Amino acid sequence: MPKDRLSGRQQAILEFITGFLEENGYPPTIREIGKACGITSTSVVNYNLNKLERDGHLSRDREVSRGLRLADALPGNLVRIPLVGRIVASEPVPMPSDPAVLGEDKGIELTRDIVGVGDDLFALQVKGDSMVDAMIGDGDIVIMRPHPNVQNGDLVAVWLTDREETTLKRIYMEGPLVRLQPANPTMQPIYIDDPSVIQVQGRVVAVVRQT
Amino acid sequence: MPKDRLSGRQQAILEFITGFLEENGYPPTIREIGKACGITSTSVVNYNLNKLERDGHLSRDREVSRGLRLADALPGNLVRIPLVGRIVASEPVPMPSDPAVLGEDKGIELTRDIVGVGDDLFALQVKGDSMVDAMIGDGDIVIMRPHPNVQNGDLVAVWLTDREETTLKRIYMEGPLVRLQPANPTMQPIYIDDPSVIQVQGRVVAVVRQT
DNA sequence: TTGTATCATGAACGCGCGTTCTAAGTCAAG
DNA sequence: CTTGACTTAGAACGCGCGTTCATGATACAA
Repeated sequence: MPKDRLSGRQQAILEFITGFLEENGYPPTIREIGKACGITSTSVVNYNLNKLERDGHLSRDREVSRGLRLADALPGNLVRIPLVGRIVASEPVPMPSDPAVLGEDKGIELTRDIVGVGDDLFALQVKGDSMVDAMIGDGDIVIMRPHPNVQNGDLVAVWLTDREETTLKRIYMEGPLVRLQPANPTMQPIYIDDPSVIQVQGRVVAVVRQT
Repeated sequence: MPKDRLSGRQQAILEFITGFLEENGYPPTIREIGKACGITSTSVVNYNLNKLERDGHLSRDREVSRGLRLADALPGNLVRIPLVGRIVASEPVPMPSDPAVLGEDKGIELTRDIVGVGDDLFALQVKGDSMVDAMIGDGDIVIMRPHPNVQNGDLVAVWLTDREETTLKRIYMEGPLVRLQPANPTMQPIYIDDPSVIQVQGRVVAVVRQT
């Protein structure tokens, strides 16, 4: 039974583990599980745990006390993203390598299903209303990833060397020229005929706004 | 030393516990800590753990194997917010009580420092570009909280009964009339002279956009 | 009936692991 | 120097806890 067609006893065990983990911060022992689920024998609990592991609901470390973890709520589901600075229209994007743009270890935590894989993420807080055409306002936090190679349609932060301006746009390579498309569909794109004036600083992975 | 004036050994222990917890999903034993930090004696580890507990960096359960948890990363820091439906301009906001607007248990997880306290949160995915004036676009997820009493300046979802339209605006009670202020500062506010035509559906706590 | 697979029980084995005790080294105050 | 608080060592005690074994109880197919 690879799916959730599990016995009532196994379901009770799973629920108990979940609650125990949330309450105590560490997994229960076999005997604690048995006591909570009305099972007198440790081998029965062990048997059901192996069953649950085989079905992919949890994973176990042999010979280790409390050596089990749930399949969901995997470690690393939560990512701490450093808030490395502010982003304004009149300056290039500060990069995480910059010396201590924000001294303290400010940061924001998001789950992997929002930002995807990778550990080179960094966050910037938007200063000013210069990016309303990207539907990004003052105080918004943009999560970015350094982007070696850009793909068509990516929402990227670009530094326009000729205008001395940072902007967030979707980028499209269209033959000899580059189209920068605002996220706001009511606004007009910018066409660049000299690709050397644009520097892609990173790709926008997500935007978070607290109100 | 109530603050972070802790010895190098204690700092090493804390860091190891953090990493171990992230990697394995359960806390390390005293002996595992000692081995990783170059401490041969279990009593020394025990001594330092008690120290760290006294200073509030972690908490321990006596006589329990792996019975420790870090002070931060407390349980409940993460909130699972149900995604109960979509929000469009032409309909009132669906409420979490509505019968199964989204059958599956879709949801989004955020940390408490983003959404604040309270467990009555729900999430809606924006459909269409009707809320660009609130700097919210197609596909954005708005986190909302049912809002019994509205305060001036709150960003709220309102249903305008006369226009049959849902909109997200900041709300200000100004004597006899109500001002609905778009988040985009370049746009003009709406003034309502008859408060009965507006129904506040909830307060916007946060907005998340994945790109 | 006789298989095999699934699930439950209780007991025993043995290392895992927190605890505690004794001892000693370091360092600043008296 | 001595004193005492802080820190580190090493070893031993004893229950905690995962593992394994022997034994049945159902249930379904041959």
